[in-house]
Amino acid sequence: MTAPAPEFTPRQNEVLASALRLVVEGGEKALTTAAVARAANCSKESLYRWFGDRDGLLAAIVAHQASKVRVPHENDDQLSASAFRERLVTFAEDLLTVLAGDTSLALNRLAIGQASREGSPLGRLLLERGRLRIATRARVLLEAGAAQGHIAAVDATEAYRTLYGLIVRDAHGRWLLGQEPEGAEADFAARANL
Amino acid sequence: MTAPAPEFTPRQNEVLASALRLVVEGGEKALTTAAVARAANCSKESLYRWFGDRDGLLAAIVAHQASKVRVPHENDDQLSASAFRERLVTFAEDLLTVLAGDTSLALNRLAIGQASREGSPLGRLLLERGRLRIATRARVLLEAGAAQGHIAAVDATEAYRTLYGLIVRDAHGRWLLGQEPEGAEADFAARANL
DNA sequence: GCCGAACCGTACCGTACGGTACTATTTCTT
DNA sequence: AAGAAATAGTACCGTACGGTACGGTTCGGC
Repeated sequence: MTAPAPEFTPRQNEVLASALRLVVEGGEKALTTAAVARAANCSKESLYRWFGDRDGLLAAIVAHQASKVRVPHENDDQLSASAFRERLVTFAEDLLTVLAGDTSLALNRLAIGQASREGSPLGRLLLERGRLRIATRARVLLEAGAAQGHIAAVDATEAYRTLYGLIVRDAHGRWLLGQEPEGAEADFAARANL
Repeated sequence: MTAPAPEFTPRQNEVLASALRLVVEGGEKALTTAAVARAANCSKESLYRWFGDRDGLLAAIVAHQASKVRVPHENDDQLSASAFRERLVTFAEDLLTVLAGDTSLALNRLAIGQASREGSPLGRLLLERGRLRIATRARVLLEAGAAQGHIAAVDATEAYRTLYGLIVRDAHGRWLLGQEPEGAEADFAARANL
């Protein structure tokens, strides 16, 4: 593996938080180096020293936000069927809450917009640091459920993907395209099948 | 309703096809007015006369591509259970084929990238002209299946969204972020439940 | 054959933005 | 306290791009 996670100094995190606010409010177009410098009360020269160039800044923003995501990682062994079902429901609620959030939408839009040019690291960064974590959390839960016999275990990854489909459906795509999240879309939706 | 669909002259469609090729190959960044004019052997002045401004050009590209989508719209009445299942499978295959296609990905990325700024018409355009058509096609199929008793009918829209989730799962999001579509992802996946 | 409209190609303009250079000021080190 | 490193603020540069203007050419109508 490479270095564990150099991350950033507190000051740099402040700047990244400002930059994140900018991109959440105004999209990528609003994220000019001058605007970031102005919003964060820092100089453009510092931006370039810290993050290399604009792309480095974008990557740093994604990494910064990803570093703030904390996975609860509770103990999933010895769950009754109803408790297991409960866990799935809360997972579904958390997932929808995250996906419908402003920062998630803004960052996904940012990475997707950049993904056109071949080999953009932003997409992979988001996949690895964002979605993979969620997937891992769900997989351990699903595997625990399979070990307890609550669900028919096949393949944790496959099961997770199906679960994701059942929970999210086409909502994420609609939200990314600008459709407002309707109320009452953060509930039921989790049924332990397969 | 408004005017039926003025659409474009053949020459304009040629230009839009060139522009579409550009955006598929190089993303939004490659879609400069000068590049379109060069690729299509037309003048920038004509572009501005026909489409107003760059945003109008983008909208025209989406509309152009959407106009080429033809829905088979076969008769779905009187289907046996197995034939109904067959129809669902082909729908799933078609859906995945479209979503994994270069032009679909490029246009979705384009619209999503633009969706950050409030009130971007591109997202709605894509939702109405692209996804809504697919949804409609699936809904009539589902309603026919419900009428025949093959599935438990609740709400066609809800059923379609669940079907979409079961078919696509998280694949579209991964593809939009740049992950290559894996083989053997365009199959089975369609099971008539609910 | 003539006129006007549409159009191509190119040149042009203004601006916005990425990136760099420089100075003054703060902060840390010793 | 003195010097070094980092930073804020600003000014600057080159360029790329959206949008416009113009001359030359084609083409349809009369």
